[in-house]
Amino acid sequence: MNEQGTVSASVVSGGNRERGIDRVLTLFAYLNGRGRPVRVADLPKALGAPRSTIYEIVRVLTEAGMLEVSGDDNRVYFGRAMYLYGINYFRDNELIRRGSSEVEALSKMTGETSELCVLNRNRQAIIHTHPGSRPMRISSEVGSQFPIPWTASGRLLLSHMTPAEIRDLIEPEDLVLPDRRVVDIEGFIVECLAARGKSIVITRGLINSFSQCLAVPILGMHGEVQATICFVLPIDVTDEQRAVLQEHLIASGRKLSMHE
Amino acid sequence: MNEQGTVSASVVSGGNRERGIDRVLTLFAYLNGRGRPVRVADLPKALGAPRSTIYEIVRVLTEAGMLEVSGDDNRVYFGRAMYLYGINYFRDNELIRRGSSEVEALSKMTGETSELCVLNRNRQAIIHTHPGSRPMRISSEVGSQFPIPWTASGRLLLSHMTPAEIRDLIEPEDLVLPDRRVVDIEGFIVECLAARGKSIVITRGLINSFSQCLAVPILGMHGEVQATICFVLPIDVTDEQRAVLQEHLIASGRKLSMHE
DNA sequence: GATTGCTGTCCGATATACCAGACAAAACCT
DNA sequence: AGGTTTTGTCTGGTATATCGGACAGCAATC
Repeated sequence: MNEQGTVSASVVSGGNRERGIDRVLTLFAYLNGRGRPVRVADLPKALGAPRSTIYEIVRVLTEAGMLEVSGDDNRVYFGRAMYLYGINYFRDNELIRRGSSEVEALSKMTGETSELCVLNRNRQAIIHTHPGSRPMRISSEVGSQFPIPWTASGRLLLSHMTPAEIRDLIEPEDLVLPDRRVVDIEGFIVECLAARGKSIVITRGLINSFSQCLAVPILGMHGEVQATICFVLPIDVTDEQRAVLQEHLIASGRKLSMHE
Repeated sequence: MNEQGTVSASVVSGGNRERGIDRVLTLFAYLNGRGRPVRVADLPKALGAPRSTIYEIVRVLTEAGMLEVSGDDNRVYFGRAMYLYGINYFRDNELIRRGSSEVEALSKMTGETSELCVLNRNRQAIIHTHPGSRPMRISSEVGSQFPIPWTASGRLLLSHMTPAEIRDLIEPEDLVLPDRRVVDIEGFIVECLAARGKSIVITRGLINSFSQCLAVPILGMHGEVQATICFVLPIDVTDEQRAVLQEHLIASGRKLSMHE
């Protein structure tokens, strides 16, 4: 899935055709990965697609409201229809809806930042979050996505996989933490396997040096990890404080799980 | 903008082919309109598309996470990817973001239900809402969409259009109110034209007999109505109460507008 | 002001995605 | 049970959507 489409494309010449729908999905994934509006003229290179195709696709998707093009510098991004459609998912998905209100309740009760997370291919996505009341916030925005090795939730979300599957899923760049330290893949795999069946997983100092993450699984009908809830805490909370928070968190996880 | 181009399309023959991307967009619109998961097997009839095409499209979209298929009875609905993509829109769209927090502020300040609305083809969509503190709530859910003639916001959102455009946009069934009364299209057009340039529009007893709607426009750079904010109030608030609410609402509208 | 590069639009050829229809399996009837 | 309908999968042929490339309009550079 990486962008390999360099010069050598001339060799095969003919067989480069692709369905419109596939181009569309690639485009969506690319925009989501970039996280900011992209100039239409840059898309053909970025996606390895012909210019005429891209312009046509963008035109159709814009008319449908799935994308929006900013008037002045012709940058595309997700449109209102995508938002409205996505809201349906949120409203109708029992797990997400219950998890979100649980996250809010947790944060209001404890004053700490909590998040509801799911696996999205090779990223951990934040479905919902509620900021804590601490003066210094350590929170992420809804919709942001992290490399899995950065978080405690990530270890839980991969806990049902085999080492081979994990190795296949994790890209080399995912192992690089924000401060440039590199996570050892073998150690990471061991941590994921160890997370299986655990009621809570804690990571300290991964995303930054001054926070820690407490995550619990939300289990589906067959015991699989559907999602996680986590607290993002300062690294220096006392053991007593953490013990209380753990208890709340584990209770919430149980409450949302279909399976003990 | 309708697909009228094929003049000679002989009555029966093969001219029924359509692009995958168009099928996909139709499918999305249909699911959104239905508002609940739909059985895959029903889609071909509902969309007028060949079965093999639908099954293929659903497969691809499901793999990409744009749709989800419930395991037991094979119903499709919007998937997590749609939600995550849509969140990007929410996060990055300045108007929506500012409007949403304004709506929350308005509701917290006044205790009334307020909503942020935009035009979505021939529907008025609720982008964000915050319930009031009244014992009896009259609120809609985020993402729900109404026929334009039902609301005060709708009159503002169409106020820049010509009578012909309005006539073209409004479907006959949009004119039927929830209680079966029918809105007169000519009168509605007059109301839309009258809304042009107005700082506030009020409708009473349209969606139901016990509520009224106060809406103000959010104007873009060229004076066009980009969105509206509105209060949903009981029909029997006093004139003094309404005067105060109007003032707040108009102030919020001005604050979010690019243009006086 | 000539040159170069970039952007967006348009058009014809052809590779292929869509469609019709056959088939199997399950569900639903008498 | 036996027949009928519904559901999901698969395959080959053909209408057509995609792609390459040409073109015109701008902008930037020399």
